[in-house]
Amino acid sequence: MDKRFAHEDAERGIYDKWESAGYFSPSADGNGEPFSIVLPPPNVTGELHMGHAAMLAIEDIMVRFARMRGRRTLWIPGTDHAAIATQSKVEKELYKKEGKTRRDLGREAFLKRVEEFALKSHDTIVNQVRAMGASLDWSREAYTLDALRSRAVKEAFKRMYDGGVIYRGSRIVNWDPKLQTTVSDDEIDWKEMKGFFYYLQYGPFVIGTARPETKFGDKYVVMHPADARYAKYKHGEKLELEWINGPVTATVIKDEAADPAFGTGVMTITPWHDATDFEIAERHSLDKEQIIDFNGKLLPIAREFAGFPIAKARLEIVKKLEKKGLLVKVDENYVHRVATNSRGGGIIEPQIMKQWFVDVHKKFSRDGREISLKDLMRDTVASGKIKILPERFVKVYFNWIDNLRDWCISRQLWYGHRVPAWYKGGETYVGTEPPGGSGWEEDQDTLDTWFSSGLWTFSTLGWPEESEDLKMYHPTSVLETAYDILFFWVARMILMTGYLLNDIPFRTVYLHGIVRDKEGRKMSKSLDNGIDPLEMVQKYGADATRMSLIMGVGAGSDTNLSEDKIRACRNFATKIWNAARFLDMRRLPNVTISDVNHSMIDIRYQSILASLEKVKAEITAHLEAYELHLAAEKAYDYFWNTFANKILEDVKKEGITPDNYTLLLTVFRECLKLLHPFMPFVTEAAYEALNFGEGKKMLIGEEW
RNA sequence: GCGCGAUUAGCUCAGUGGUAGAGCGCUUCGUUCACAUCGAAGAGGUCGCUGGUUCGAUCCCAGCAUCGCGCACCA
Repeated sequence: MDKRFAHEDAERGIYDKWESAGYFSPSADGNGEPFSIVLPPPNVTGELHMGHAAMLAIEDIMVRFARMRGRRTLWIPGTDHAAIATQSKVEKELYKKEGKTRRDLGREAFLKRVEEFALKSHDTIVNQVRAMGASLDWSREAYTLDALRSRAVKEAFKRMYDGGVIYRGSRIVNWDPKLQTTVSDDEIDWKEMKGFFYYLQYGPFVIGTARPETKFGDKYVVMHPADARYAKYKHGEKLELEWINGPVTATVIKDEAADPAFGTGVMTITPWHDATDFEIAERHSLDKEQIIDFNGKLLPIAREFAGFPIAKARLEIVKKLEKKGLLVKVDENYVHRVATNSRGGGIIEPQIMKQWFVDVHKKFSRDGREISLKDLMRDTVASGKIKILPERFVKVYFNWIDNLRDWCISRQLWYGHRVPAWYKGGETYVGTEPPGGSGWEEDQDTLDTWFSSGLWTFSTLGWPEESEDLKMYHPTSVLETAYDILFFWVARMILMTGYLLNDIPFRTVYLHGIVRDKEGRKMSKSLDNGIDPLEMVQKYGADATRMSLIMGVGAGSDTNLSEDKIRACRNFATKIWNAARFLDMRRLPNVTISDVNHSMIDIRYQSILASLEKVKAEITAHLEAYELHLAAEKAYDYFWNTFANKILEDVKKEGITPDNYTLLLTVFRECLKLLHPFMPFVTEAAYEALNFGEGKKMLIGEEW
């Protein structure tokens, strides 16, 4: 045996051996209680980062623990087409390298490019996942956009449409003029920006705005019904006044959305380009008019400013207002938040558009009650059917549900699941297959990528077929993911599964935090502070990389990772390896672990074995409670400080005898088991080196 | 505005109603004897602040401060 564990050469071989021996698949004849997890599918946009590595480490620990305890264990791998992320990445590259847009290529040719990219990306990712030692059942690998998942998506869409919880309607949506698509509320990043805030004379009122360029069509003036300053103006009252492009008739609207404490307490509204204004307009059945087109340019309503892009228009309009004496004052240090697309950073321009939505308010009948999707999502967690860890995220989840609006699911992207709808005249057809007859036109849009992700726990198991896998492994045992996709994904899975299967997707949600750099900053390309998991695996081994992401990190908390920490864990792997090496070098002939009973008469040995049992029980309890970091630390501490530094050193001092050698073998073998979920490679190698499996069994398949 | 988290050794972080823990770093000593990717010994902490509960609080409760995060608002 070499002085150190040659992880560079050994890991791949061990992984292949596990896989070919079938340990990653639940045994067909097993009768243990099922334990199943779906891998949160990484986006096929490039490579894995440390967050993925943490996810893989945590899930693999859960999976290996379950497997060793005899559960019928299934962990399903897959990748996500990540519609908007993948498409925009390919678009960016296309423009950079060839100066072309997706429209220059056309839908078909562009999609071919995206698919090539996605495939390459997929292969890279799969290799990286394997390098981390993740014991996934590759025979069941899925892709969110493959044939089986596409069938599930169409079926889900149709059932939800037939059930009335999916509708097509003209509502205000978040439009990204840069990527030319809608995005959902959850995909928006609010960025603080300093700008000008203008006070304008609007008849007898002074109104405030940061966006004068949207104000051309303003013909409603809104104030709070209880605002005494404006009591003399009655709801519905009409006023003639001079505005940007001449006289207009304004109508007074009393609505509680107007905050008396903000500015002058009076505002005009632009229902076409603001969500709150849209709601006010809906409440009072007001007219809505589009001011800005889908490329971010002013429409003919702006007269001489028509065709101006927003930034230019704003300056020109302010000049005109000033000339007309309508500009009262300007606050030059106004800080407000601007909605941007979290992909690509384009500034969102709300627009009223005909889109597909999931209706979260509409009641439907379920188990004799009338409930909405909101109720369903809330009740599922409130009733305790699904447990969220750490528990504090339950509040976050409820808070999100309380503020939830209808979910816009159609996207004007090309890469993704096509909306399964066809139109002819005023007729709409929704189905899993195109309608018969001629003259039907297919919907051009695709679905939000989270729509297909929402089906993931059961689309991977064969739904809508009543497959054996579905019966056996659904609901899944645990859903393990990063807390920042609680809304995007976890909530949507609960929604989809609740509606379509009348079931829960998983029993427990375990949320992990963000892996940051050693100074606590997010790892990012622009800061160039990322630690590449693959580089660390090559340098220090997968075991060390995994362990560094577990130790000292409680559920849900962020962690600052440094290369020092990984190095420390590598030293621990070396320590394990050298203990094996010692036992191998001092091997006594004719002593096997089965002699253990004879040697255990010694009272010291009994107390050693008793304390080992105690540690085992503690580690088991920690793992059952999903306290992975405590389990890892306990195993680490016991191995290094008790086994290596005390028990083994004592044996060295007193000289090796058949009895104490047997004791060492016994304790060491137990340690390997306890450490295996965390550091699978070095423990497996040591197990083999000492022939603990007697040439038949691998550690991965041993009993806990 | 509503809510959440953090505050413990020089650094990164665990943890507990009863004498404070790990890794890294630091100091001193030690390698033929599994491992220097090691071992032994050690220095280093009013456990953010102020009250309260308690025989006893770093831990429980209340308030405050600082940092971070989520959600909502932003005319």
